[in-house]
Parts: sequence; C-alpha cells; structure tokens
Amino acid sequence: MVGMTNTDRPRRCEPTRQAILQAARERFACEGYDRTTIRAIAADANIDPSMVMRYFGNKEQLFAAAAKFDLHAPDLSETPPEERADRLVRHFIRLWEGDLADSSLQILLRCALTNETAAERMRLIFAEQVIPLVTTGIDPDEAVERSGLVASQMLGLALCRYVLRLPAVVALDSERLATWIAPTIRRYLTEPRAPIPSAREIQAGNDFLNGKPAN
Amino acid sequence: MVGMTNTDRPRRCEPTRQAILQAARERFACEGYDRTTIRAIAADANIDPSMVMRYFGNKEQLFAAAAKFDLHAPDLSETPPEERADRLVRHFIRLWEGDLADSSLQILLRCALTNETAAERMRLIFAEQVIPLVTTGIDPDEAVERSGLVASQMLGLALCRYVLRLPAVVALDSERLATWIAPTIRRYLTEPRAPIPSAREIQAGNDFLNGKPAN
DNA sequence: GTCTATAATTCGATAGAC
DNA sequence: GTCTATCGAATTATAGAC
Repeated sequence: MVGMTNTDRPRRCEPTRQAILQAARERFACEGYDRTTIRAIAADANIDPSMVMRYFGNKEQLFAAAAKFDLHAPDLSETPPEERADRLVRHFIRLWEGDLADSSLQILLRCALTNETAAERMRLIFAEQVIPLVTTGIDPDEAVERSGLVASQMLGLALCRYVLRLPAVVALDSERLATWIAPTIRRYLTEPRAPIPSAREIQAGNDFLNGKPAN
Repeated sequence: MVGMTNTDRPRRCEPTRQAILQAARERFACEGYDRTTIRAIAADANIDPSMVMRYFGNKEQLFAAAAKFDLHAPDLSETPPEERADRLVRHFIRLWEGDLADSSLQILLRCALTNETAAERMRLIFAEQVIPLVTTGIDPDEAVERSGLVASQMLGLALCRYVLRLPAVVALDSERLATWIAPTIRRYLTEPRAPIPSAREIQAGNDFLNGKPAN
C-alpha cells in the first residue's frame, strides 16, 4: 500500500505482548518475584519461554513492565474536610476489591519485601501519589508525617486482608471495614500534632523500650 | 567415667547448631526465604554447607527452626482498661526496636508473603497469642474482630517502618509514634461496634465499590 | 515471528572418605 | 563430627534454524 510502511503499524505483536504481561502479573501477584519463573509465565500465555525474553529482555525488565501502578488518586479538593478520610478509605478498598481492582497492588506489596525494584517503586508511589493525595487541605509541613501514618494503616489493612489473609480480617465485610478504619484515617489527617516530646519524656520512652520499670 | 554416659551430655555440638541458627536468622530476615541459600548460611557460620543439612535435614526444617517466635505477651489483666492500648503499642514497639528485639518478627513478616510455612505460622501466632492478648477485659464474641483491626494497624506499622522502611515512617521517633498509634488501638479495643449494616447500606457500599455515583 | 537446542549457573541434597 | 566431591534438577539467557 502506498504510504504504508513498517513503522506505521502500531505493533502487530501487541496481543502477544499483552498476554505475556497478564500472565506475568498473575504469577508475580500470587507467588512473588523469586518463585515466579519465565517458563511458567510462558506456559500460562501459551507461548515459548524465549519469546518472553525477546519481548522484555530479562526477568527484571518484565517485572518492571508488569508492576506499573496508578493509584487513580481522587481529587479531594472539592470534598468537605470532614468527608475526606471516608472517601480515602473507600477509594482504597475499591482499589483492592471493587471495580478498580487489578493485581498491581498485590504485585507491589508481595514483591516489595524481597525485590528491591518493587520496594523502590513502592517508595516512589508513596512520594508521588500518596503524599500529594493526603496533602489536600492540610499543612504541607505536616503532610509527610500524616501520610506515613495513613500508609501504615492502609497498607497494614491490605497486608492482613489481601495478602496474609488473616481470617479475622477477611471476615469483615467491606462496609463494616470502612466504618472501622475511616475514623482512624480522619484522626491521622486532622488531629493536631502532639508537641515535640521533652527530653525527659524521650528518656522515659527509651527506658521503657529497654525494659526499665517506670518510677 | 562412672555414671557418665553419652546420653547425659547436653549435645556437645550445640555451639555449631546455634551458629547455624543465628546465620540463618539474619539471612532469612533480610533476604526472605527464596533468596536465602544454604550455602550462604554455611559461609556466614564458617562451616561446610553439608553440615547445615546434617543438623537440620533440609531448608524448610531449618527455616521452621529459625522462625520460632514468642510475642512475650504481657498480662494486661492488672492494667486499667484505659491504659491497655498504650501498653500494647509500647510493648509492640519494644519487640521491634527495644530490648526485646530480635530478628524473629522480621523473618516472619518478610517470609510470610512468599512462604506458606511462614504464613501459616503467622496465622497461628495471631490465633494463639494476639487474640488471647487482646481479649483481656473485652467481650470474647468481639475479640476476633477487634484483634483483626489491631493487627492491621500493628503489622502495617511494622511493614512500613521496619521492612519497607518508608522514610516518612522511619523518621518518627518511637515516643511520637506511640502517641499517634495508641489512640487508634484504644478505639479498636473499646469503641462500641457499629450496628450490623442494613441491606440498603450494604447495597450502597457495593455500588460505591463498583464506581456507581451516589444518589 | 516462533520455536529447538543448549550453554552457563546455581542450588538443594547425597555419598562416602577421614 | 567434619569435609570433599558430585549428582540431579531447575533456572535464566543465548544462538540459530525455520
């Protein structure tokens, strides 16, 4: 065809590429990085293992491609402050088990503990997506501290419910879960910060940590 | 010697055994199960890899021996109810970074995501040590639900601070951390449970999860 | 583009000398 | 009790035929 060159086509091999990616995501999500083999991915995608190498170079690059993640952070600037925590919690649950759910978060969380690429990406997501999201309407100087607290509760929930699958945490229905968690997040977002502890209080805390009885 | 038989001695090989165990603990704690090799453990312990096999049979049994864990759960029955959450949080922080700290918790948390033995042990610890601990002074019917919530915050904190090492969570000193987290735990322990959601509320929750706008 | 064959490592586990 | 030597299996990655 006139004007139809090879460089025009939008990658005819795209379906194969997507099949590999989807198989890789499922494997990485439920088996972690190390136990996932290129052979198994290829078998799932019904292709030859060498094709995976051809498309993605090596296992690490395949993982990097499979672990893309978007929080789909909602814009909270129009949300009344007293509702922000609730929206945040429900948005997060929706990311895991609602219509926005895919295996991306599962991949990151399960692999971040044994793969440095995943851990680094987790920190990047925290810095680029979580902190800006939480910052809406609060003092930027406090945003990092508050974001960290929010992350500790949110990721802990994800860990217990979706990865470790602790029966006690799995048993709660999502509505009840949101009702429990939202006030925690609200406090982390809005509660005035405690004053910087005095030297004496810090000492008392260290003493406790080291098993010394209080006076 | 008279009366001195072979069966009397308390295992002369105990030092070697302990050296292997300590090396294994460090490796499992910071590299996870799969990436830890028996060869590396043996090198750390300055012995031959085959000795590891001789002492512990195989890698899985070595892991089981290295992942023993005791929460050292305090007795809260004498503690006034309003102080229990605070004691719980401080005890937990002490387990990670105080005088009670060792690598046991780090091993469990890092390996539980990719090794079924570790995951199962985590659930066992939750059932045998966390739930009884939290049950002190609260309705046993509610203990499981409340324990799950407590675990979600405690393990989330551990995940972000000690394993993922999110800078925002690492930056907080332990006293300040306890001040932030304790009220959350107190609420999970004592706040009256929400009523069972009505069918309409559950429907509204599901709609939200699936992206339908509220009316 | 796809597949076969295989190189190059690495690891868990075993056998046996000392 | 300790070490040498090695097996057998699995893995990533590459080279090259079709």
